[in-house]
Amino acid sequence: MPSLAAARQHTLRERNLELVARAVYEAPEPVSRADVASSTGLARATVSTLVDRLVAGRLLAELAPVSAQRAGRPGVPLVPAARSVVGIGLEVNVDYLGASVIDLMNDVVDERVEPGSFHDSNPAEVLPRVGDLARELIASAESEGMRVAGARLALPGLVDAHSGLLQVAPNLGWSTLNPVPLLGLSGLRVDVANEAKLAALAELTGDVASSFLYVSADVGIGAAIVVDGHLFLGERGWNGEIGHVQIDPAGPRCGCGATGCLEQYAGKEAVNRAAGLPADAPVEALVRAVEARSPAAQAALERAASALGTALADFVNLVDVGTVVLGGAYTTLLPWMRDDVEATLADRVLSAPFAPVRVRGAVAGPYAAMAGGAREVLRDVLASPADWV
Amino acid sequence: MPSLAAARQHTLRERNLELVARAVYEAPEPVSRADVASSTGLARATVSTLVDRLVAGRLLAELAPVSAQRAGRPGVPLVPAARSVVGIGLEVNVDYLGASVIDLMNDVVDERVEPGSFHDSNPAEVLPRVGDLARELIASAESEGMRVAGARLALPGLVDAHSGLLQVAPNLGWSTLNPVPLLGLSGLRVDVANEAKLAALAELTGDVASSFLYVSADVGIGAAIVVDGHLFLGERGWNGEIGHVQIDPAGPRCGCGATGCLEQYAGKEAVNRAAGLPADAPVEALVRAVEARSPAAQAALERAASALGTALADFVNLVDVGTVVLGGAYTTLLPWMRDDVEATLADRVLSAPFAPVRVRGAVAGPYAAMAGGAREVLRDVLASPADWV
DNA sequence: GGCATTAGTTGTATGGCTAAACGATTACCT
DNA sequence: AGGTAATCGTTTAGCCATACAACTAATGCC
Repeated sequence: MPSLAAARQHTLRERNLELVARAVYEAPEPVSRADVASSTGLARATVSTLVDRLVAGRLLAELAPVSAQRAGRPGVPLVPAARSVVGIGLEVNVDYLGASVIDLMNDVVDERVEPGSFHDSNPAEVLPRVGDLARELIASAESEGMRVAGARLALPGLVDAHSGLLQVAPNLGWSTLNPVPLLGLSGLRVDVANEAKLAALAELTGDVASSFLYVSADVGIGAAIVVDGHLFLGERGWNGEIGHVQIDPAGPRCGCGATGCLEQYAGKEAVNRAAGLPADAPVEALVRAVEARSPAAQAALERAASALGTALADFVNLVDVGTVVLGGAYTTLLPWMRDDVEATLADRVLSAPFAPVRVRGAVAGPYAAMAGGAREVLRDVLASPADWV
Repeated sequence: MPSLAAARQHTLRERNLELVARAVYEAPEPVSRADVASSTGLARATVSTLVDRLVAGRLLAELAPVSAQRAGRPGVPLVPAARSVVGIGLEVNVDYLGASVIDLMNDVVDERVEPGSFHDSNPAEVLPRVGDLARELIASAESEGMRVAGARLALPGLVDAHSGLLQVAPNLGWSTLNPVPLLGLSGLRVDVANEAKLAALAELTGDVASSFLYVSADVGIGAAIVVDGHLFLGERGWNGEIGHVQIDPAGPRCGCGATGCLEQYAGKEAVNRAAGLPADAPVEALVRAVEARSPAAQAALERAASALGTALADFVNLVDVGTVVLGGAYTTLLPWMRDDVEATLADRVLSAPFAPVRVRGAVAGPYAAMAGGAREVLRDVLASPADWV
């Protein structure tokens, strides 16, 4: 059922407002009202009234008319409004927490990150710190006249997509809690989501494929499915748990209770240990070891890459998305893993003979989940601009 | 982007027509115009005009008013129109081909199945036979005044969801072809889809969960992902290839070229062989063997169930759908496999401790793919009833 | 038979879109 | 410099689908 609500006159308005807003936001260059009319199929008069409303609500801005190189009155260039409506991305991860403010032009308006060690931490202490950070950023943004549309909190664990409850976050040592009230951000809509899913959304920029599997190694291994620019969340948002795909029934026991999970082959700690490094060594140490041609490090990466390739092949066979984006530690390690991963994919993916799986590294920066979260808030604004005019 | 088209006045009409049609179709009992008005939120006057149009277009029918047990004028009961608009389901499988005609009340109006052996067959000979069957059924339906909305062809192979091209159907020995022209059904819209996906849609009846993984064993093992009543097709519709998930890296070589695929543990032929039966023995033979407490048969089913459990656990961990529907041969074998499958799922699914995976057998009959295909055609009619009034 | 109640229809008002005409601003040509 | 064609944005009249309210129709109850 596409939508359960009855359509009335103002439904047309809302929909066409969205259409016009999208036409401006998705255009690579500033466009005029006339451009919008021809690209949307709406009458010029209609576009004018809609644009006027969006400009009055500060979702769009007009630039000074600049003469085109042709006859006729020049159009007024329309662009997304800067520093008007902003989204907030929040994150607690194992080694940092932070908050980020992003505006409709996708600029980072403000960002605050605090390093720390939140392994086996207390949510009742940690989440209020994130809330404090957010309150500061909100106060600063509002003092400059910006409107805060909402916030997304990224957590490394199983988050219920509908209720926003955290079921379990093994690496934080958290379980069964409602994180939102602990933030202490009353009056602001805060949604919660898995960290890898929001990080995946940050990969949705410009000209790259809009369908991909995002797989990121951090302490755990997380994944997300993006099809046509939309996250696929399954029934409850608990999908993408590729870290616990079985690689070998005779494999080592995993912290989850099962045996032979991918995490025991291609997780950060497992690779470090196999390479003869301390379990919590940074990726750079592993890179130095493999660049120094350490046989243990090379073997560890080879084992990790072939296991990752197997799990990715299962993933692609099961959900059919032809591009894999590797994030987190994998981005750094990609040069030494790519060949083995691609070879395994070519072997095991049923559709590979006529449609080889593309593998590429992530392009979003270190705090991708915060950026992706904030941007998802703004996607919601764009989806119903009528609420903001 | 929810939809790229500009919304006009007649868009309201179309949408509300759909809304009203759905309200009647999804109601368990006949409803009156007034009922529809209150359930949709539309004004009674609006509902009246819309219903009149749907009745005139024979998408709805009026029953004789029957006095309710209360004061007031009795409403006119509205029901889906029988034998008015019909959808056609077509199928070629390894051991039969057929066609089925279903009407808006989900009744099978007509059905024709021809057994045969289409292993390594010639599509240029087989598909015209399906086309002939379809033409007969269409002629018969149209002679009784029914309108044919379209057809769906189910094939056991990788079908591109957008172009309708068949990439490969290993068990038919077909590859890289466009099946639609070979049917010879000009003037009729025919879409092609994977057999398991259409069979899954046939499980979408009444009160059962509207989100499930459908996994069916026939000669191959096929699967489909249904979330909120909608098929999830991935990027190109090539998903659900659970038969080639890796169970054991040291496992036997598979026809696909890889090693240790699920099909080598839980496919019909592999189980038969492990049970000491001929590879093409029917399921009933296996049932008899296990009921006679044949140790080989029991061991074969135990091995199959635990392998299937592992693959299903990967599936659930990756896509998060909490119900598994087992079809094809698995439906028959479920009593002897259920315990092992459920135990493995409980072990390996990350969310199982707080949300156990439900496993149940398929309820649709033997020709589920044809039924599901025909019903999908009618779902499209229901989604845009404006085209039919 | 009158009254209350509910179903469906008719007539008027409202809101949003379109089409066509109009004013504004530019390039180009003579 | 002035006229012409072209293009942008606005104004005006008209159409269309829905809402609302009043009306007719059909039933149960007293």
